[in-house]
This record gives sequence, C-alpha cells and structure tokens, in this order.
Amino acid sequence: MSNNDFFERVYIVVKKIPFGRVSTYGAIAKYLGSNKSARVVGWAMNASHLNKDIPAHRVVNRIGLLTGKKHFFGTNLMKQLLESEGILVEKDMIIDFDRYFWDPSKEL
DNA sequence: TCAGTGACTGACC
DNA sequence: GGGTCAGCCACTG
Repeated sequence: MSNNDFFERVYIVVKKIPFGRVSTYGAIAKYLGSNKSARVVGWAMNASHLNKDIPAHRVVNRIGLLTGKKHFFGTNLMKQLLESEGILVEKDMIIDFDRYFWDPSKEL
C-alpha cells in the first residue's frame, strides 16, 4: 500500500488512453517526469492488476510487444482485448504500432 | 538498511 | 539485425 503517489499518476494517464489506442511504459514514465522509471510503470500495472478500471492491455513496451500478456491470466486475453478495439496483434506484437501509439506527452 | 526483483530501455557487440 | 548487458526506480522481505 504505502503511498500510491507514483502509482496513482500512472493510473490517471493509463485511464486516459483513448479507445483503440496504445501507449508504452517509457512514454508514460517520461510524461510523469522520469523516463528511467519505465520499469516502475510496469510495476504499477502489476499493482493495477486488481483494478479493472485500468486498461493495462493498452500499455505495451516500446516496440509494441505484449510483454505483459503473461500477467493476464496466462491466456491470450490481452490480445483479444486489443483486437476488440480494432488493433491487430500478431505473435504478441501489435501491427502498425506507430499508427496506434498514443503519447501522453503530446496528446495530453 | 541491504539486497533482490521486475509488465523497461538504450547502448553494445 | 538480433542477442546480451548494464543502468534505472519503486517495492518487498
């Protein structure tokens, strides 16, 4: 528990990711002020695992790889969620990632 | 307090 | 072009 300060900021940003768009851990970390804290963003996602309001499936690594897929019940749920939003996923990787990429630093 | 860990990233080889 | 290494920050035991 402790202070949800950093986590809360991550949640706020992730919640603002538009439907059919995706973002990266690094982009979010950078928006929060520390581009070095990409891993912490991932950690925040892990903590948000219990929070259904957090569209964690829209957050992937910088190349559009679904690295967090394994944390989704160990199934292809993450892929299905993305595909339901019109995002094509092939081999745990987002097709045309640049087109769907949403940068909070620019869009927000 | 210290050491280990991780849903990352950039640099190197 | 792809595999490895080393920093990075926050959390846990």
